[in-house]
Amino acid sequence: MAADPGQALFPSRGHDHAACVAGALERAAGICARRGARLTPIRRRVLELVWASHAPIGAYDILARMEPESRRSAPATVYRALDFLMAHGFVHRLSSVNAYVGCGFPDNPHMAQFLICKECGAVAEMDEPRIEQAIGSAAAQAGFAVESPVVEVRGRCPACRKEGAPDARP
Amino acid sequence: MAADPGQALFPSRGHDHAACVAGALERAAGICARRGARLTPIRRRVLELVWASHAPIGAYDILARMEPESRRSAPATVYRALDFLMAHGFVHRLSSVNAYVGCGFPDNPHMAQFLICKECGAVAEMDEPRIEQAIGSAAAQAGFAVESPVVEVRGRCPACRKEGAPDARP
DNA sequence: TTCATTATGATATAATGTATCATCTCCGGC
DNA sequence: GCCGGAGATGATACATTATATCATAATGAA
Repeated sequence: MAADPGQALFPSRGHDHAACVAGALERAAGICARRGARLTPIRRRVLELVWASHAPIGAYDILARMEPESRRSAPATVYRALDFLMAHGFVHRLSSVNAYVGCGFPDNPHMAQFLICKECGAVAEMDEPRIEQAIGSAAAQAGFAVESPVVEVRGRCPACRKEGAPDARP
Repeated sequence: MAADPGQALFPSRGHDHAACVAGALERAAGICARRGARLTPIRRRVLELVWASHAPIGAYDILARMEPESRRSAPATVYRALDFLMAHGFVHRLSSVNAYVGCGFPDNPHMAQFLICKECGAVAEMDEPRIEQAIGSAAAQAGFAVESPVVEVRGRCPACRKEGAPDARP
């Protein structure tokens, strides 16, 4: 199931993130088992690193954290794993920041919208029918057939707004 | 003025594109004059190349088209010109394709949404209040302060839909 | 086991974007 | 006209992100 509209979207700062990561890995393993897909050690490790990062993480940052000594991986290794994980909906790519985030709702395919905090990097994933509808009807008026909408909203998350300076007034 | 909701968004295939380019250059020159900004030959040339391309054009493609013989420019030259043009609203960057398009409504600042044809590359720029509102209210519910929304919709434009295979059914 | 498929290793290279410092050009004030 | 400062460009180097290619290894099915 996708995110419910109106739910609390940003994780609280003090939450048990290790449990998030573990849960995501477990769900991914279950989904792969049902689909006959292979969650290999490399793919599992990349998924773990993506989830472990609070902010969106770049492919080369993932690479840098992958077992520095033993077998050093090449960029292609990471990109291949990311391709697999994206194909199965376990991670999303944020093209406005060239980085990747774990998907909180991998069970069915969906086209998410993202809120990205420019200060702490926190990301909230939404699945808002109203946004999709607004895009869909505007596109339809233009005679355009939507395939994959990219919605990535830069701004400040609740926690950073509480802590820091007031919001910019443009 | 920004795009009117509901207007014809994609340029017709047979339109006089040279006139589009000339018009865009003239408008930019006028705006720069009013603002005391300098539309130098390089900036003007980059703007012209962006407009002359039907599809979004990459920085290195611009570079490749810039007077091959005489003074060869460096990447930074192009990026600096693009920074200037973006700061003044003459071009937009499409981060989902790492490329740039001319802005049809440079007179006042706005946050546009884009429809990008995956086949011919045609881009339509919209300024749909309903999309902005949907994003704004979803963000507000999450306690998020919007600064710059990125909305880039990949799909098929009217002309390509008429010509080619039927739309994919996902 | 054998074979086909899939995944990974390894190397090279492409594509996109920045940093830095020197030089030049333009324009206002003298 | 000249000077001086700000902004613009030249030039070089480098950083970051992503892909291509071919060889090898692991997996799973007949």
